[in-house]
Amino acid sequence: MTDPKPTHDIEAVFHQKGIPFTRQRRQIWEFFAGADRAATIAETADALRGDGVGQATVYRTVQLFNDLGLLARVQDGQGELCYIAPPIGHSHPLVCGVCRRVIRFDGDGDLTELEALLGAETGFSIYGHHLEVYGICPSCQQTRREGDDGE
Amino acid sequence: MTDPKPTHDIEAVFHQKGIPFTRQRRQIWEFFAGADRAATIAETADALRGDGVGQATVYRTVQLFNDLGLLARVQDGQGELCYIAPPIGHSHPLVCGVCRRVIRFDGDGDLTELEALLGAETGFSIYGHHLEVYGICPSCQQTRREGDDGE
DNA sequence: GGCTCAGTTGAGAACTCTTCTCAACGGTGT
DNA sequence: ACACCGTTGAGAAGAGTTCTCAACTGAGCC
Repeated sequence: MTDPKPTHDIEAVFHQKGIPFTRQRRQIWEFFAGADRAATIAETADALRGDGVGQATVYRTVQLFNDLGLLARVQDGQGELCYIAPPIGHSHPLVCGVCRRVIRFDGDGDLTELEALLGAETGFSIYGHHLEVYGICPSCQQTRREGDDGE
Repeated sequence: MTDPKPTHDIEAVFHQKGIPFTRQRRQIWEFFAGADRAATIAETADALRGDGVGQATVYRTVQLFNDLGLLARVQDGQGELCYIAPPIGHSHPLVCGVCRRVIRFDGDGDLTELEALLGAETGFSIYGHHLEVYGICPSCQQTRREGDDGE
């Protein structure tokens, strides 16, 4: 449960790699870093259209961020692909199936053991894993209960 | 590390639900059940085109199987969406990032504990999770080593 | 300040993937 | 044999994503 990298850190990452950190890239980054829930590419493009950020740029930039490990892909409750700005280091998302709010947790302790076991049993050379946990966040549980009362 | 349901079991599932198990559905099921690696929808449609199975039918049927819990979605090494026929019960895929061979394992013991902990810490009502492990299978490791020798 | 150059951007075209439509088919019960 | 109802295939339609290209931007250099 850590915060995403602040913008100046990202800027340093770009600088270090010699990649320009343009106005559009900053806006897209700030959109993700400021959100507490996962967003689709379409939502991102919609949100930034007014700021003069083109759709193609959103696609290109999200892919760039993803390649650089600055965004992580998750699936929401409907199986739609969304993106979230991950924190420094390695963590896994706990996604609300209703509002897509995301909380990150560190669950790697258990998984390194599992990976070692799997590698030994199967002969696979393990290089990574992907874990997402789905639930309903407290606020959506509340809303749902209120909805039940009314019906 | 279990086998997918044999075809006659699937047929029983369909019968029980009153859904026809047509020739096309059988062919699509046999394609997945007979494969030891994850396949994309496009690959499935290509493989069955000669057998007179239309593209729309492949899409409809894969979605149907998925809804019935007979297929599971996984991402391959390139992040492409593939499907595999899962075994009876709950398991997770170990996917080869090169050839997409899939081995299934049961890793839920650890995760129920993690889920309970997460639920208590965050107030989320947890309803599921998704775990995939990625590696290189022994045969692809071998191929890769041979390739290295030559270059 | 003005120039050059390489990389980025926006708009729209192009392409790909997925879903929809509809007439024909198939199998089940009568 | 017949009617009924869900499924199917072909192609159209729609949605999502990538490509193309001219214009723009900013960094380095004069």
